Amino acid sequence: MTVEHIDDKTILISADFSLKHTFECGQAFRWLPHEGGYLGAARGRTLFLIEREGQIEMSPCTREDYESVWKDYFGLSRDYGKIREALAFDTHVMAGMEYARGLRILNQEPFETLISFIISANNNVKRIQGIIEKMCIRFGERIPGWQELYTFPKPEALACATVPELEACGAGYRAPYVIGTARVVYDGFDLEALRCMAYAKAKKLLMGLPGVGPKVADCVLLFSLSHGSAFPIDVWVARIMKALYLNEGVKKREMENFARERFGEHAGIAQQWLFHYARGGGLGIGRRGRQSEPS
DNA sequence: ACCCAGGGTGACG
DNA sequence: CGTCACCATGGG
Repeated sequence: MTVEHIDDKTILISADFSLKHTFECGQAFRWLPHEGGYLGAARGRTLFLIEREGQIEMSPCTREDYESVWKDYFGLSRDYGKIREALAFDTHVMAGMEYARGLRILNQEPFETLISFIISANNNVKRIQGIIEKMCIRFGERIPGWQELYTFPKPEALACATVPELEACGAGYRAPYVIGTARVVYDGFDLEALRCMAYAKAKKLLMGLPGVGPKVADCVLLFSLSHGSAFPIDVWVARIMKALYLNEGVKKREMENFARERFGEHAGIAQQWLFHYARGGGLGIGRRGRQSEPS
């Protein structure tokens, strides 16, 4: 991987990094298409990324922004070649990897990820994005700059919010969960401490929060707390497990065990490759309902 | 009108 | 422990 310093506000990098797959695989909800690239905000800063001739241009981004924030946020020091080798024995995962080449697991902010995936329960991506955007405008802070972008609300802001206010953002019946979890975090629940904890213990602690079950906990651990062995099981992954690896009547508990034994410390990225590929139409696994099979 | 969406909760056995 | 109706909202 190479890093070039174009000027004091532009960085050009060459890496195994696909913006489309990274931002549209469902791990994050606040990086949106903009002028041929993607625009978003994290850790108190805005950033625009665009692919030019196989390289990624990032701006505004000083050398220090890159080294202290974005390099870590985009997981750019992680060696995906090594992960690929470790999972090469599985043809389905390899097919997903080929499809989603350049998909990188982000290191998002834990509180944002936690609230975002509480919102995601029994919901769809488009609506999740809208709800989160409204919450940021209402409870976040405007980030200085030309673009009108907001930070994700702090725990205090959501802890002090009311149910009607969050319902007005579209949160629906999840509003009390958001407030309840925000209060626990505001009262001192240390999300960052989960990073260094054993996976099982961290997951158990997360599941003690209102609105957080096994799937949401795994998403938070995988997308923001560096737990590469987390394996979120949603409706799609359950379909994949049943169709490709296990039998129809299998339960989630068995799926977890299977995934942990088969994919180990790389279960999370394997899950993303499979999930994203299946949603994109691969693996021969279609959506329910009527929109999948055009007659 | 019905089903689905990156599920979780509470009640009931 | 396991199962299951229900949950607010918008789009197909």
